[in-house]
This record gives sequence, C-alpha cells and structure tokens, in this order.
Amino acid sequence: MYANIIVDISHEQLDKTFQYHVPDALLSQIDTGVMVNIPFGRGNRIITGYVIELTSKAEFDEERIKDIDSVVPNRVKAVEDMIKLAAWLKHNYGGTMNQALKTVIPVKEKIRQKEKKHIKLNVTKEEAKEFIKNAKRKSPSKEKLIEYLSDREEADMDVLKNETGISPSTIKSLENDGIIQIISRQLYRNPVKEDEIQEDKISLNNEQKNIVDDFIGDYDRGIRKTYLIHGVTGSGKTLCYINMIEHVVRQGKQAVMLIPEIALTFQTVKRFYDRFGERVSILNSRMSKGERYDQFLRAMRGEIDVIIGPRSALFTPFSNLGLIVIDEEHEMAYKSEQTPSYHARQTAIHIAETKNASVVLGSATPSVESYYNAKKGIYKLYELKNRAAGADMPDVAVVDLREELKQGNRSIFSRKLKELIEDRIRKKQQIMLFLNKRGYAGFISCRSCGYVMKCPHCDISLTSHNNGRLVCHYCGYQTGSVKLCPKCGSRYISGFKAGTQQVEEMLKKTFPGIRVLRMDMDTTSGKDGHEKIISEFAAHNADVLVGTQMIVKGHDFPDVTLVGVLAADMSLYTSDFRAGERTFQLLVQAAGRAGRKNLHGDVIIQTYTPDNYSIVAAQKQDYEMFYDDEISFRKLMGYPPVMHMLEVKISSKNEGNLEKSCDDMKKFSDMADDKKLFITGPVVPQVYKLNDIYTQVLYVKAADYERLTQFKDNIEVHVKDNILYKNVSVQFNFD
DNA sequence: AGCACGCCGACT
DNA sequence: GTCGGCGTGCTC
Repeated sequence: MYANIIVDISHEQLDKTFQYHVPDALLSQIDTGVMVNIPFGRGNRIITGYVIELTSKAEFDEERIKDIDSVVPNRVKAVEDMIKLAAWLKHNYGGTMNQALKTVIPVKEKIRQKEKKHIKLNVTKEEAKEFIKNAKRKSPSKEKLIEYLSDREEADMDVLKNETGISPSTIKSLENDGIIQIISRQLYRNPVKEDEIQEDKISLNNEQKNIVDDFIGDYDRGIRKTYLIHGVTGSGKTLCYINMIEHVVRQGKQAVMLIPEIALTFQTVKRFYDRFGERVSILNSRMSKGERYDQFLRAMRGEIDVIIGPRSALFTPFSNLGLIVIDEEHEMAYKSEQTPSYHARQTAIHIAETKNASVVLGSATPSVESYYNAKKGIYKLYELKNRAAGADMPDVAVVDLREELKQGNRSIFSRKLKELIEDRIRKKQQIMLFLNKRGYAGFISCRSCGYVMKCPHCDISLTSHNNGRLVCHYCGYQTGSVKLCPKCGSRYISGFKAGTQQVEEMLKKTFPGIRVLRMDMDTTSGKDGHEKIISEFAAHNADVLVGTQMIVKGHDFPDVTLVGVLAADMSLYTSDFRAGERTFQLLVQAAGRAGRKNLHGDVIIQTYTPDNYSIVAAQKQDYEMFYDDEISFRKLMGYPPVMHMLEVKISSKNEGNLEKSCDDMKKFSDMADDKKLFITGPVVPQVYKLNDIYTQVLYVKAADYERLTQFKDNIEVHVKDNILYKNVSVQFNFD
C-alpha cells in the first residue's frame, strides 16, 4: 500500500504530493488526513506531512519510494478534518486532490507572507568588518551582506535577496558565525472593527419566537438536522439566525453564517457585532489572502465563535462546530464555478453530519431542491408569513407589453408604470427600476438579414456601449461600431434591447428634472462604487435607482414605494432548466423592495409573456403555486431535484483535439443501456468558443446521485494519461 | 525549506 | 593539489 502525502513545508515548489510506502506495522493507523513523519530529501531528515490519498499503485520509481517513518502522536485534528473534507469534495465534485485541498485550506504562499523574515547585525559594524578581515578566506558575498546591513537597522529578507542577489546559504553561514540574526515576525492584520457596540434589543415576535424555541428544543435534545426557514422578505429571518447562533455559542460551540457575497451589508454585520462583539469575524472577497489566512488561524486558536462570509467560510477550522446558517440559500453564488464545483448547501450538510452540527437554510424563495426536501420531510420546514414591522405586502401588477405595442406605446415604460412614476415623483417617494441587462443597447443586429454582431473569440453577441464601441462581456474584446451590416451591407443595423444606460436616458427624457442613479457592472467597478451608490440613494440624492440584479438583493430603502421590472422575460430566455426558478426569485425579490415601512408599495412587472407560470406566481407572490408548477415540470423532464444531473464539460484550445476526444466520449453513451443512466451528447453548447477555448458538453441524468459520482470516476480514470485527451480538460458540474 | 553536490577561486 | 565559499537543483 502506498500513500500520497503533502509535505508540511510552506513553499510553492513543494506544493505537490510525494508517494511513500506504508509499512505493514502502520497499516491500521494510516488513513486519509493522518499526519505522519516521513524521511525527506537526500539527508532523509524527518519532516511531517499529511496523507491525502491511499493507493495500491506506485506512481513513481518503486526503487526510490521510501517508507513512512511513523504516525505523529497528538495530531491537530482540525487539519485532518480539512483533508478528509477535501477528499469528500474530490469524490463528489471531481477534480484533483490538490484542487480540492486548495479550496479547503488557504494556499501555502499566504503562510509565507504572514511570517516575514528580517535579518540584522548581531554585533557592531566594526566587529562584523573585523570578522571578515580576520577570516581565514576571502568571502566577498559575506562582505557584501555586511556592507548592506551596516547601512540599515535591519533588512527584509526578500528585498535583500532581490537587491543583492545573495543566496540563502551565505546568510545561513553568517548566522552560524553569530554575526547576523534572523528574525521572523508575525504580521498582524486586524479584521474589521466596529467602534460603537450597541445592544440589539429588538425582541422576537411570536412567529419568530416559535421557530427559535422549536429549534432550541430540538438542539437541546441532541437532535441535529437541516431546517428550512421560508420567510417572506422583511419577516426577520436574520433575527432568528442571531438567536439560534447565540444559543449554540452559549454552549461553547461555534457557528458559520453564510451569506451571498453581494448581500453582505453593513447593517447585517453590525447586528452581529452588537450581539457577539469581538468574537465575530467577517470574510469577504476584498480581503487579502493573508487577512483571510489570519481568520483561519484565529478560528483554529479558538478566538472567534462566529464567522460570517461567503461559501468559503464553510471551511473555517472550528474545533466544535455547532451550527451552519445559510441565508438566501437559493442564491447561485453558493455554487462554486471552479473545480471542484461544490455547492455550499450540500457541503454544509455534509460537514454538519461529520461534526454533529445543525444546518439552518433561509430564503423568501427557497430553491426548488430545498423545498422538495422539506416537503419530503428530510428538512424541517419553518414558515414566516408576515413582515416583521407589520408592513403589508405590496400590490403587484403585470403589464402585457404586447398590448402596449398594439396601443401604440413604443416606449420602454408602459402607461401604467409611467403614471406611477409621476405619482411617486409628486409624493417625493423613491422608485427602483430593475433590468436584467447591462450596457447601452444590448446586442447589435441587422434588421434586414438578421445578422448579429458576435465576439470572434467567444461566439456570443457583442454589447454596444455608450462610447460607441462594441464589447464582449465574457472576454473584454472590443471593436468599433458598425454602420453597415458586414453580411448584407444594409444600413439597418442597430441596437435591439434596452440596457440600463438607455433606461437612464429615457427616464431623463420622459420625466424632465428627474434625478437618476444607475447601478450596474459599469458604475460599481470602482473600489467602493457599490456602497457609494447605495448610500447616495438612501440619502435621497436621487428619485430613481436603475440597475441590474444587484439592486434587488439585500438593501432596504424605506422610502421606495414603487418597483418596476422593465422586462421580466430577459431571465426567462437563458436556456437552462433553472430559468423559470431564477425568474420567479428575481421577481419576488424585486417586489420585496417595495413599501417596507408604513408606506404602501406598488410593483409593476412588464413582460411579453404574462401567462408564464413564473410570472403569474410572482404576481400573486405565491411560492406554493410556483413550486407546484415548477416541480411538475422537473418531474416531467427528469431534472433535479427529482433526478440528478451531471454536466461534463470537455474543452480544449485545439478544436481538432476536442473533436477527437468527444468522439471517444461517445462510447460512454453505451453505458446508458444500464437503464439507470441517461446520457446525451457531447453536444455543442450556446457558448462554443470562449477566450479561444472550445467546449462541448455531455449531460448525464440518473435517479441515484451515487451512480453519477461513479460515472464521473469512470471518466476521470479513462481520461487520465490517455493521449486522446492531451490538451483537453474535462470538468464536472453536478445538478 | 533545507540539504548536499559540485564548481571555482584562493591558499598551501 | 586541496580547502572552503557559494550557487543550484532536488526532494517520493
């Protein structure tokens, strides 16, 4: 038996696995994650490493494989758990063990940044120079180093190496001579700090109290399971989470609170600080890797009880985890886009099982998966049906844009929306307009021949921006505007659908004097662009906020009493099986922005397809109705959660290679005779070419999830070291 | 990272 | 001819 081991040395060049032989005597003690002592290097000095994989096959010159020396006693359990978790990720989502480890453990190079090494003279300049003079032999390198150090108090090791080119062995040698001193210093990075701590004394209302009490009852009886809180926007889910977490923390356990990145508002953070003070920590994408690594260490040392962060916060090494909360659990952000493409919900439930913790999911529009599981009794379902502050639900109206066109209204604002906008301006209340599209005028097409301007690298339509240039959103490719159709030469080539910029211009034209703020990828690219726009709008520096998805998520503006969805269909047209679900979620969330205090809210949904069930259900704000329609569609088509689905992405820069491997991949279709697997493809997806990389996709469906992971394993084995797959990458995406 | 190998200039 | 400094490359 052999063990693949990662060496516990923080250096990039050693960031790979080494294979060791497991002596029979240790066989019973060795397992994935176990920390071992191994002989390493020419001198066979003993160092520590972690077993990440066991295999019977030697993948290295057998003559040169050494034996594991021993198992380390009193090991750090947290790290072993992390490695086991990485192995689980690899098994369930594919990819290599190294990729899995990197998602779970902060990458090594960050450790180097944390421990900055400095050197300084241990003796006076004169003594040092004397030493060199009296040395038996000349040593120019040492002299250079002493010269360098004479000029300054102390020197940064990295800088010194860069500037003088002095090698480590010179430094080492001088240290042995006692002339210099090497100091490694821990760099401290302080996480976000809140100055004023105010007690959040808002008490739970009855609905919330019932839920929290029931959860606490379960918890104290030792019941650990997954809960789903289905609560309308503004029903006070966060307050429930805080109370649940508090209960768990009081028992000396720790909690993870996951939030979709964009929803991490200052308000939410503050509420947690108010309750838990310094023992809360925050992770976010703007933090440096080093800062994140510090949070990792603080958690490991037991300095914090609660961590709030995006999906990666799941991997915080708590010693006694008691609860994982996932807010807005339906969000797509919980699914990783890189290999291993794990889903935070599924992973959280797995972690909770291994650590004897509970999971609480919360959403106003639960994912179909979660609701399905709740209905089947796998999760416990809690409902919050009322808005906490007592505000009533807004009125939602659907406007048929086809009808508007028939009546001769060719503007992007329906008559009803226009009327309400005027009304709100008069009342000095605020308006949000939501458009699921970025840029000035969407794609450019020829009205004569139908030709669409596309990116030569990505095969997707180019978007026209205000400056007249055409831009590819995927790769950033740019080109000048076109006057004549490149295909038929017609002059009738122009923009098609409205973008946020155009909406802004139309607003200014239609409602003279209106103050508009726009929030989309273009205006928030700056450092604090996002917050700046939010706070300006909150301060009433504008009447209307126009934006894409990001405006419908998480921000509360008490004076917004009108929300307009300009073209609800846009998200319906993306071609994946979750399009309906996403549209419903967006519409409900958009609607949730209207009328939060004691002001009544109105929501206008403009659409070309008013009969679509997602839109009808959104208009009624009826989740059950949406769910029933959606789940029968999923059942009919065999989509998740009823069946499970695996997407195998085969991609390559070389179109020929891709073609060959896809041909080869077809033979896996034969496995479909197995009756439990349904395989289609490989097929060419909508985006065939992206950043000069060609992709084809194979879809596999099965009722049993494990069948899919088996299938994935088969493919991984088949592809490995197969010349047909040279320069071809294969990636997996479950459900 | 840390060690040993081996080149090369300096000293005997 | 030998010794020691110092850069380089490898580690299952």
